[in-house]
Amino acid sequence: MKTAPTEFTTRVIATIAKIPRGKVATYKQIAALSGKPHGSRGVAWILNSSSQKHKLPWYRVLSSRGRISFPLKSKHYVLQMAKLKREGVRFKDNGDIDMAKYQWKKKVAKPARLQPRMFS
DNA sequence: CGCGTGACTCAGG
DNA sequence: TCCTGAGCCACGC
Repeated sequence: MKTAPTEFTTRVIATIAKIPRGKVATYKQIAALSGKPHGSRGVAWILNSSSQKHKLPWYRVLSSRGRISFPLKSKHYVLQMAKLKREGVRFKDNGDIDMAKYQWKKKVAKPARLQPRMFS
């Protein structure tokens, strides 16, 4: 019997699986959405240990500054960048990604717009 | 139960 | 902008 994963781990897996194509999220963001605002290192550990097993879109998870968390010339870096580009994510010359444009924004409940009131 | 190890993050210098 | 130190979290030994 293998030990059951913690709830945090389960949530992290589920959360990452929900990141939409063409969008990205940060370790910190995943951790917060999973209930632990300071569990970014845990997220990284989980990704490293079971991203393949759960077939997760690990490449959609970036560092808080919006850049790939691998050494610039590493195999992983190149692969991750290729996968993201294939989904339409563009990289700046310095290797950063425009988070304002690509970061996944989990929907909450949108009043969206305020209608001018017609009856007072 | 403590220790070491990470695909982390933030504050300083 | 790069390097450190400290804080944080999961997991295997």
